[in-house]
Amino acid sequence: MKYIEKLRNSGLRPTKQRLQICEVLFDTEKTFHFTINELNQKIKDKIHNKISLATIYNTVHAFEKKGYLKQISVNSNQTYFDTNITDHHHFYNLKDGKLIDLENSDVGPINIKRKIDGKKIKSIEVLVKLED
Amino acid sequence: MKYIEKLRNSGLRPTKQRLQICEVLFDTEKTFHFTINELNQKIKDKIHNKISLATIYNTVHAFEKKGYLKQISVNSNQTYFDTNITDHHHFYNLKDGKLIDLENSDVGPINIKRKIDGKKIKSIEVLVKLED
DNA sequence: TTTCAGTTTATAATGGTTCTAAATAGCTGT
DNA sequence: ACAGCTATTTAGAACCATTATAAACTGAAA
Repeated sequence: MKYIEKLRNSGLRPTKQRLQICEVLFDTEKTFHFTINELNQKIKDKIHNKISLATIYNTVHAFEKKGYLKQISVNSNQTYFDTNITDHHHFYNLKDGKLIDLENSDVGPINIKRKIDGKKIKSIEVLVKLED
Repeated sequence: MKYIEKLRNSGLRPTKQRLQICEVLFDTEKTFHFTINELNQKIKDKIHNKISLATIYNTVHAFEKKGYLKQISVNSNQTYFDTNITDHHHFYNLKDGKLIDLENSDVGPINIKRKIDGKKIKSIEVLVKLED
């Protein structure tokens, strides 16, 4: 399996569950956005044994910490994640709660002119809310 | 009271609770950010009768709908609101969960080059996450 | 194979937010 | 001022995403 190395290199044991979640998350042509519930559903559809919700939470957080996933700042009752870990931004369709990637070239460079003493910028996230 | 008109004009009855919440939110020199819990605490400190949590939720949502408050897109277990309703962005201090206003002049114009058919841009929010 | 820390799991607990239904309070017309 | 009506408030229950728990299991190393 191609994900065994990736996991080992991150200090994560390549368990059956993690490998299956890797398949669902990363064996895709395109990157995508998801909530935990949507991922749970996707896992049920693609894999034939069930993975506990707690494991899905644990794994997603572990992957996020390792940089294999990004969390997206949106106000919603659910947390959104992105398998696209490149630097980019999002449209957020208020009507259906769906996210759309905005390439960096679609936004242009963001120049933060103000500094906060003793603090580093970890990330800059632009969210463009869409309505009808 | 100076908020009676404001409320009436928005189709909101100027109840005692709403007027008191107006005082806490808008009788300040500077605008500020808050979560519902923080607002609840502030109300307890400034006002001597208690307002039910449900009323605080209702009122904050009503004010947001009328444009007297803005909701800020941050990933947190709690929802953040802002009494500064001008167009501006935020630093988000990951360590303590505090927000800091970024004036528009601190960021420069954001130019979204891509369009989505049939959709209008409702808002553009930039969140700059800070770490040590 | 034995051992042990890392992992998974079902389930309970947590906590922010929303719902409910009854009591109360503004508002309008008389 | 009063009656009548609807909006609003309220306490408490319900909801639901997420996290904690503690026992069972598993991968990896000796």
